[in-house]
Amino acid sequence: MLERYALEKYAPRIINSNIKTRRLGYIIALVKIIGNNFLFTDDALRRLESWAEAHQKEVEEYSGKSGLITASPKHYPAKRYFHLAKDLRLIKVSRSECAVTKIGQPILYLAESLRNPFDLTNEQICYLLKRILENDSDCFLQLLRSLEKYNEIKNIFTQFKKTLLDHLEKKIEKLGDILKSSEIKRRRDKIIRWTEERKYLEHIIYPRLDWMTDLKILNISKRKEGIYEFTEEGKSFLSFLNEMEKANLENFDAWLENRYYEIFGQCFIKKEKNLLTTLNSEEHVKLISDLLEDAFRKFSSPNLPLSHMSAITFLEYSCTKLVVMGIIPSFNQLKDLLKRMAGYRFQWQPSMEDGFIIKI
DNA sequence: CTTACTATGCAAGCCTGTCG
DNA sequence: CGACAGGCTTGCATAGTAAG
Repeated sequence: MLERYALEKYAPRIINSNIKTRRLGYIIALVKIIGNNFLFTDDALRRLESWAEAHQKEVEEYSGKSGLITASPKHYPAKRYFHLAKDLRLIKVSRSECAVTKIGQPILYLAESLRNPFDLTNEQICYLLKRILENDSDCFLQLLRSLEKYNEIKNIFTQFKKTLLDHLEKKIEKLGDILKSSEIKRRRDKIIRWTEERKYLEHIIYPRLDWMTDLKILNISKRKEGIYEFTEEGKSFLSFLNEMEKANLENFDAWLENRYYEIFGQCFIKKEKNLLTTLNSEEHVKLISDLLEDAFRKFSSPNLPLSHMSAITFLEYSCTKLVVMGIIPSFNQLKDLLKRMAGYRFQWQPSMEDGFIIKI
């Protein structure tokens, strides 16, 4: 019998998006508002609303009105963003309090744009794109595929339901296990029962198009004219789509660990790049101990007797920092290097998809 | 177990710009 | 000018969840 957490791996990876949740900058802001505290959910929402009010000019300058958070008595755009952050596993809620997860924490320390918080930096893009792929691959990749085929939004609307269903069908077939595929089937049946196709699709398609715009996959100035055009980064990202789709049918998490950062570097980082493996062992030790020192200051809890930190937090944070520096890592290389670091104990627990690092 | 509340799925309505 | 489409907001019923 499969445990609940094991089955979760086979759930459809589709985020419950809403037409309002279109600007990823709000997600970053929300994570920062919560920070290292436990906040009452209501408090967090109210603070996000006032943050939005204070930064209204920036969002309008960046993208016009779409995705704007405005307070209204009957309608709670801040809450929609809150859910998106939850679906991306950046924040968690228990009872009426919320906090940033160990995956969300690195966001607190990624470089941010000084000019406009909605204009994301490479570090933020790298981090959020990975979160979106992890949690929304079934939808996001299919939409990329559609954009590649049909450049008119109208055509995307007319065929996306079929594209999505075909994809889910393929996934069910690939899994070939009633228990494992049950969640995907449920989702598929729900989509089949859609009565007003366009109404549901707009909650799915528009937000993702804007996420792609924020992630610099789509060209923002063209987007304002209503044209969906890939950027150079977007085009090269697209060239890996076949590989990504194939991995998505097999083991997408493993693929992300091994390939994501390399591909991100190739597509998005303009400066000269080196693979992490090309450094010599002296350079490795220096680099990793710098990263560890930095990360322990940021992520370890001061109340514990030993300095202790979640391995996944360290790995995601460090890989993002490295790739933007122009040093291309993969999870596995970094894990291997960690095992050999003197002065630290590193343990990985595959079933938890996490581990820990202790400073000895 | 019952009640109260909320998120979600669905539907409708409202602007704005376009084009005959 | 007016019909219409696309983009976006608001409204509502119900299933699901938390509180009592």
